[in-house]
Amino acid sequence: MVLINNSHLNLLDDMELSHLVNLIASNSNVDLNQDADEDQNNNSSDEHERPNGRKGPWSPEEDSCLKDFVTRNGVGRWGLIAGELDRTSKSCRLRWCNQLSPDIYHGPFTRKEDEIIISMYEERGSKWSQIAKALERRTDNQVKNRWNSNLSKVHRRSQKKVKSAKGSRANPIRGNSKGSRRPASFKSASTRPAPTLVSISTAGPFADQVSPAASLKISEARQFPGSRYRDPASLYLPPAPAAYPDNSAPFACVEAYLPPAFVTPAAHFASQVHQPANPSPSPAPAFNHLTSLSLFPPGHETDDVNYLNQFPDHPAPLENWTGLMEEIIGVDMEQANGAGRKHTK
DNA sequence: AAATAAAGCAACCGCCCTGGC
DNA sequence: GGCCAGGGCGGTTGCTTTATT
Repeated sequence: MVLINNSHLNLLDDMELSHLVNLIASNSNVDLNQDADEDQNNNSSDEHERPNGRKGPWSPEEDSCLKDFVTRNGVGRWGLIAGELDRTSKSCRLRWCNQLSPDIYHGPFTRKEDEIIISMYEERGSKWSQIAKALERRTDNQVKNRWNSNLSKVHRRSQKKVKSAKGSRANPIRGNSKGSRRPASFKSASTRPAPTLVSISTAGPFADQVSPAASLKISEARQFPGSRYRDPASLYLPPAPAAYPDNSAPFACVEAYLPPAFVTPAAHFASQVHQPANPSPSPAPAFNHLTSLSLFPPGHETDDVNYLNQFPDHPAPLENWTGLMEEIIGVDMEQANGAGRKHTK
């Protein structure tokens, strides 16, 4: 079906439209009149729009053609290009809006984006389009996939923890079934990434998601030389997130570079929800039970807004980071990096 | 190296709404 | 007011990739 109405003509040059329609008709051997007649007999505008519209992955040629169409004619009137490509107009629109549009960012989701998704999901539920609008250059489909493939599980676990504060202390480091894919933080030694900055709640509903070794040692530390925040009272933290339903969980925040093996996914999630999406310039709220500790590996560069606000000069990092970590955690770092790996062969 | 299963994500489905005719 | 195409949206499917045994 090729729809041409007056409003469209206002936007499209008559000559070009004429040329385009002729091109479509000649290229696809479509009888436009017959096509229109068929549509008149169909009630659904979806599947029956182009009964034989091709399905499946898009080829580079199709992408190129669709891009060219949008370049020439702008977004909309997908029925025109649908005929040429033997796709449904809906499929064309989806391909453009979700994949080909230059306004879409296809890179990995950042921690802040995850925060926003989690926060808004708790607030509004699965309103993916609304959530996507709160993010920059993300589509609802991206957000939805992000949630379904990653965040929902973490969120479910955290909710479970909230409900049963004295639940079992499952440790994902152990108990992997054959073939199960571990989180990226538990990759084999050869591909394991360098330790990453995490904030770990050592109290509150996520506390038991921190491995015992890390939790015990770090929560005992108060003012460690080289702490990112030498004055814990000045540390900005956002209000307790919705993950704490009663808003009452007293939590202490410890920030440190840890080997990934020490941090379970849920703990990492807990760290994410501690980070404010948009740090408020207003005075930091009081946290009576705050404990703070931060360490930096040599050469560390941070984009942490809270940190930069407090230390605009970006103090020199610690030199003996590994040694300090070993001292705090009480575990040999080489061993730590090998944690979670089983040598069965 | 093969088998396995989870993760990731593009694409589709179906329902609904809107605006033009 | 009814019909229709276009478009928005949330749910689901199925294929590919990847980590692990």
